[in-house]
Amino acid sequence: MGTVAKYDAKSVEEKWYNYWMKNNYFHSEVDEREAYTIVIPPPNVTGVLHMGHMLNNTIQDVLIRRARLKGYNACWVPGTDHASIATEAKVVAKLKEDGIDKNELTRAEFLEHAWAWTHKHGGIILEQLKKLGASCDWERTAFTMDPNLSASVIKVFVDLYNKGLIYRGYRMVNWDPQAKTTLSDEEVIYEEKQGNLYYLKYKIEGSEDTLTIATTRPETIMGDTAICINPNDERFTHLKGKKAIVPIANRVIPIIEDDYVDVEFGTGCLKVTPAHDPNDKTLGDKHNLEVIDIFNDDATLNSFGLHYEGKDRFVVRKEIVKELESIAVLEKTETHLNKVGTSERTKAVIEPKLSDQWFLNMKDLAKPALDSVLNKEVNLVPEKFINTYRYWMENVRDWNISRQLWWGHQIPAYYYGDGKEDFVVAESKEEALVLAKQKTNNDSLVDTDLTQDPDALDTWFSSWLWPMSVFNGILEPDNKEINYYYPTNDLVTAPEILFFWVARMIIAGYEYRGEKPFTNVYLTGIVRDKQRRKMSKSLGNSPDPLDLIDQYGADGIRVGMLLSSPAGNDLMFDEDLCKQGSAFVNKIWNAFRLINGWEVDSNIKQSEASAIAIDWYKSRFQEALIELEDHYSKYRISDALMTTYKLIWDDFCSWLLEMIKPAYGSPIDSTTYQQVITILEDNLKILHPFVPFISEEIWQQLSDRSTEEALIIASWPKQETIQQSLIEDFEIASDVISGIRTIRKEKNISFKETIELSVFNNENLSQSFDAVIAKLGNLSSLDYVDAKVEGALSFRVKSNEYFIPISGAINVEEEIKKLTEELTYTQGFLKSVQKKLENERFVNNAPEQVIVNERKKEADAEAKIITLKSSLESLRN
RNA sequence: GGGCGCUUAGCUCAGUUGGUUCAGAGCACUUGGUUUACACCCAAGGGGUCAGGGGUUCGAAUCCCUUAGCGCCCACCA
Repeated sequence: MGTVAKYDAKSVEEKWYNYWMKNNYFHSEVDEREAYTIVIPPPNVTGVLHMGHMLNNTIQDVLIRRARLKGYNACWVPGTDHASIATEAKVVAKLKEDGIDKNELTRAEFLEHAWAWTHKHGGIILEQLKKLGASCDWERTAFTMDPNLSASVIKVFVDLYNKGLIYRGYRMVNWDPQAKTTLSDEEVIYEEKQGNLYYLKYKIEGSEDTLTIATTRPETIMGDTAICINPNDERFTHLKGKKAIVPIANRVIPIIEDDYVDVEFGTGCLKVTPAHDPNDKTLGDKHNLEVIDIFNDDATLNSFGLHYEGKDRFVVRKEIVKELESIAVLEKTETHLNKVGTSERTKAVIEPKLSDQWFLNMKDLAKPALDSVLNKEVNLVPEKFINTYRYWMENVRDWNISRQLWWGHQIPAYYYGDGKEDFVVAESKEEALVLAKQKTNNDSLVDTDLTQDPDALDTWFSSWLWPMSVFNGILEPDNKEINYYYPTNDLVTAPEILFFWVARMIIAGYEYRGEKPFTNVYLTGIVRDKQRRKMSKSLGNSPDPLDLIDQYGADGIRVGMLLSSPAGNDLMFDEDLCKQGSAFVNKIWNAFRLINGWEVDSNIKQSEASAIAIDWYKSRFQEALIELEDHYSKYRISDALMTTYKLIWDDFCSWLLEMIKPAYGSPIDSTTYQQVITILEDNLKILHPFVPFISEEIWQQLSDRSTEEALIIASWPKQETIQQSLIEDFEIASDVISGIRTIRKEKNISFKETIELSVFNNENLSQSFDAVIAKLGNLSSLDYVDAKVEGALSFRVKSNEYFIPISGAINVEEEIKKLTEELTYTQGFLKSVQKKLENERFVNNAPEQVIVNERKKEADAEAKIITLKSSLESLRN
């Protein structure tokens, strides 16, 4: 009781977060309860919190807090990802700023810098999550390069190698010439770009004739090792078996035939450059062509580029076109729209490049992972992603897992010679040595004879183990934690990484535990701005989440983010949503202030109206619980929030509290007070997942609450069957509410300052609602009459009949008009229902329940028509 | 080029296996309110041929076909 200060989100949020931490409420240990587990999608270790994280982690926190309240042993494992290419790029850039060139460092020196960078910036993002209220089990914070997790990665690599699934291959890969590393297909983004199609004339050996090919990449002619024509193309029959001469290089190359060539495109002649085009590579392999790689690692030309050596490919393109033109090789140039692949990280145009890389054969591994989604062992939410998932898994390609980077898990392959097969794969150098000795039959090998493969593994090769490795389930597959927490329950992530990560986790789960890693995958949308642009740093349209928290409070942002974010749909973020969120928080706070300020008097008897109002709310609350259960079970978090929002704002604040509120300065009876406190407690429980801070604050301030020491670990309200007495009271209260609405409407239409309500109490029943009706209808007076009133609107509560006088001709006209409209509508409705019921086919085909409903509707409409007619009658008099 | 999905009030979205005259919610908007928790408030109200066209059905926002616009995924056409 007493005055309560204005709500100060900042201090409240800090206070309760510390309290929760101090009491270890976020921490989970194996016990006899059922586990509910979420592993966080690990953000980049040096990343900073952005709006996408906010959405994602708010959803996870809502799920985990609700699970905690529902009595599960809730465990949310946080952590970060080493993000090899992204982090290495940052470190390289930083070193460059300091005047250090990565190439001048040894691997060990570079890694030292990288670790320093990681320690400096690492985990900032996790601290930021705390501001949001994330109830992660921080004692379990993991990092993909922690010793155990790294060892897990290596163990899995060796295992897959021994199973024959990992192999080394000289293959065409996506090469990022800026980062000087390969990229997986998923890391390449294709963009349509306007380019040119150049028509070049090649001389035919031993003749003055030429043939013309079309190419988008004239700079690669130095790498040409054949010209290809379609064998069925009669235009070129004369070329069969001949040879052509590459311009500038003046190299003689064969003219080969393959029906791969599209006779419609370009000239029907194709230049074949196996080193720089995947299709050409295939052709080259088929026809045993020479491979001439004309690029250096940074995509400048090498010595095969002759006088262009050392120049970037795009510079060369411009220059060579001029040269070709000057020697009359360039026949013509056409504009041409083609797709150019760029690196997701560095934005550099990727080059197809042949090199030795490590691959994981995915075909068999993918099968159980595909099935699990198709037969709903793993649910994708929303389901629309199943189709894309299926397509991807059915057409899965081998995974290039090696990266030419230092930051990451170094591939555990050890070379003892220069031959292609002169290597062994082992978890340690010692083991490698043993294996190498066996393989070579050479006991004199020493560890300095072994060189470890310099490449690091693709980042996803560690994160695909995440749900297992955070519980050390790879190194110790039988430990009690992995057996208890795995499979986890929900995964909340972005659809962009469905294949990068989600699919691969499912694959790894089945391979290493024979079981799915999680049951439900909730896919969030992309956070966009009002103009539907993706929020990004470069556009500058992304607000700083911490500023937002500062301004609206974490609770406010959480509500704002969830107000409109159905699963799988993009979220159009607008700060107004946060305003709405903090307005809601303010509303909750003020409801508490009202209740908290009441003086309680145990000598007052509870009024019938209060008792009924309380019962009414209890029923509403039970209805809401059922609705919530349904929404949550379908992962409709926004809907669950909206149900809660309306229940609290409308039903609790606008109706219940207004109905039971004592007159100013008067005390409240203790029965009602206690009941309201109980109701408030239940309200706080369902509010808590969305607004953890203010709900805990109010919970802790309630001096007369139940014994649970903290809201965060309280128990979710029980779902009960609604008692008959409650139903009756619910109906009475509903009549009161609709009566009050009628009064308000009438007042509003007629702009009447005062209304004198007449009550015809024909059975002398309780007048206990009258005060409530008068108060909420804002009435000046209320008369008790002993006869029905003519020329008035009416409504009933139990047997009490209330009459709202209509004054003034205009209003009567309006009322008549309205009632007439309603009458017409109802009559039309009745007619349509009757028509339906007269229709034999309807009666025969429709399910019985539908027909029963229709009959009830018919009766209701008939009754309503009678009432309306009599009201009209009385108005006209 | 192939595949998937979307189009419902000014905005963001609900609408379950067709079945209340079904057209909803929140916000925004309009009007009226100095009621002693809250103007981050209270009350009332106006907004939509469910993208266009056709079909199936007793009945269609919901199922089928088609047109237009948008989005996503996959793919090597030089």
